[in-house]
Amino acid sequence: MKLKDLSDLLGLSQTTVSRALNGYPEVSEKTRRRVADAARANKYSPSQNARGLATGKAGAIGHIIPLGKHRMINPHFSDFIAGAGQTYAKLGLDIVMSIADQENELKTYTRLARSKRVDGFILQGPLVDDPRLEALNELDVPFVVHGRISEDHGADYSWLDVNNIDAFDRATQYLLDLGHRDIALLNGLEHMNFAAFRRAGFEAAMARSGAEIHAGFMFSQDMSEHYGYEATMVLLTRSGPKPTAILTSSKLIASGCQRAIAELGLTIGRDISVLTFDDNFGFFGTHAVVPNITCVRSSLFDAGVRVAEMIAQRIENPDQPPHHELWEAELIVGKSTGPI
Amino acid sequence: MKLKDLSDLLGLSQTTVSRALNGYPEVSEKTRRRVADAARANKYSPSQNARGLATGKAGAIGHIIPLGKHRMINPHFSDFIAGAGQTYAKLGLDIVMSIADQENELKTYTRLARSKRVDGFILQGPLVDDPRLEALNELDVPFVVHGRISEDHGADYSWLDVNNIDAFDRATQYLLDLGHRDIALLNGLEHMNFAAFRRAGFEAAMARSGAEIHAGFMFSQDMSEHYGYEATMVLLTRSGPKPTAILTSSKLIASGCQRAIAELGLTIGRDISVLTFDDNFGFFGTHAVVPNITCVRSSLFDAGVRVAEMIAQRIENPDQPPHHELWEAELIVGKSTGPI
DNA sequence: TTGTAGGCGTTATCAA
DNA sequence: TTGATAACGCCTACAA
Repeated sequence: MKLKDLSDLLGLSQTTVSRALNGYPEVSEKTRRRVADAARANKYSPSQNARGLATGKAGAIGHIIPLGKHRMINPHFSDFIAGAGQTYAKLGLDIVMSIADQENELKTYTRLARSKRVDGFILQGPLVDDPRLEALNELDVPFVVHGRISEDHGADYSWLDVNNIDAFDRATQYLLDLGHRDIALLNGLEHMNFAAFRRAGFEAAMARSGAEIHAGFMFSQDMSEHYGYEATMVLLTRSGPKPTAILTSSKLIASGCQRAIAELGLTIGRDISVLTFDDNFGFFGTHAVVPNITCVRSSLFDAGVRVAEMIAQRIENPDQPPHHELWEAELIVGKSTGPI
Repeated sequence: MKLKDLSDLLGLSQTTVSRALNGYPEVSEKTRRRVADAARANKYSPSQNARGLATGKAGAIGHIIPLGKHRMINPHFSDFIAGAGQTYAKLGLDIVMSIADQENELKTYTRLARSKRVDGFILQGPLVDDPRLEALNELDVPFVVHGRISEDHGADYSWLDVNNIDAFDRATQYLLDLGHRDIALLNGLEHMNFAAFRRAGFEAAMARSGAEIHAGFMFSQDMSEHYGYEATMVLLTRSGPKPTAILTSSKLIASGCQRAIAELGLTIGRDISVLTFDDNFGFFGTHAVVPNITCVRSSLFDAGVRVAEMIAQRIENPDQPPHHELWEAELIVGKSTGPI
């Protein structure tokens, strides 16, 4: 069923039917109703390709997901996508997702933009110095970054970020105030900007209070439960100085810490403190009223919601200057931290 | 840069340029090279909408992700999508992803199919009796199911599934052979077909050996770490009979079991056995050579790869009869199970 | 308030 | 081996 079929059926022109369906004001209410009913009854949906060709819009946002070396999608993306997707659904936009390995990543951005498969992009997981920034600027396509890029070479772009520096500064300060001096950091990969910023916040607080950062107390890896377990085991069983507190960048990591600590017969919050960044993942369950683990929290889902709104606005109004939004994380005290 | 610009530039017709770029045989090698070079130099990419309109193809596969009540995307989807996406990238297909709540799910299938935004669908997470099956059949669009649908009302459709019945039968039998009789099952939601099949496999093995299934030993929830922790706590601390072994449907759940068991001061594999289904998630890390937890394993990533190939074939050749593929899970013995 | 006609950028059919 | 021309299905000035 195409527009012509429908208009023939109704004895109207394609123009009128099109206008009625797209909510143009000049159509009489009676006609609009007739058209809407007929469209529904005949299961008419306008061809996306034809509409896109005529309007020059794709009605879709590109999310290009880099496939890591462990051929895995970072699970942190899931909640973010869920939030963004919920908003897209409301706005009548679709997600075009492409999984790209390192080699094809920039090519994929180029192809999707040039072929007008998408109207804009969300750039997820920006690096400290990210080649995608320049590529996107050159493509002259709207985009919003979830996070920031330190070495932005002067580029101005729209972003939404959590204040990771301050979040980890405060988290560290909280531990310091409890009397901890020997604090370990289980960070994400530090070529990612969020992780670099978190480290900076950690170091700033440590320096401010004159606490020394021990050699071998800082880790930087893909954030996983396994990583948290292994690093904690190393920290707590090797000879030499041991931390009295561990700061981690993800609940996945913290979950590994918990397992290691329990396995060693230690009690979390008493023998050793754990404080984590919490993305407020759905799949960890949000049932616990009093959170077990002390955390600095900012919701990835909510960030997804907001970023989706932002890209929609940029597409609607490409000449507006870039918009920046910095979210502060909440420090939520749980049972996993205590005085030394 | 559009086709006409490029052909003008080269002094050729649009037809010839189009043919050269799309690999038609009748173009001279010399012309083809000239065209290819010019296309690259001028950064030409054919408009997806125009091409789609002319060919009737979208070049995209739809993945509609239901947004659960905890507004989360099931993290098990991530690895599956990663596998599928890798294959799509090779085949020049894109993913069109939509996040839909219950209410809009069928509408979204309808819209994407009718508007020809996608050439086919992957149906993920099928239910025991799944309304989407009939909807997809009515839409007359190619699709492949990852999993199966028990109450298929006679419909024939393409699917790829793990033999969940046999996997859980063998897993249960393994525990029974070790002398366990009091076995608990922490299953996924049993209106999902995979979970229903897993329960059937569990019950079959138990019945065969005459072992009784205790009241309160079977759980069925969204698969999360938190669920595993809570259910294990209940099982091991309430009064009445306690299990000597726990069988779970996901490593996420098993990870919660581990945490609870450690917290209770028990030793896994000695005081209590844990056996889990393992989707071979990337984010748990695949580093461990000897897996810690005994499991029945089948890779979600690999399933994604294969399902993507299957949908591509169905689209290419819609009249071929449906294809079915049943994968057997591997039973891998780790350190989490032992004799009673 | 409705209709006519042209254009969006490709691919496909014929003809040369 | 190449080219002219007609779809593909919709939107939108312009006309009525």
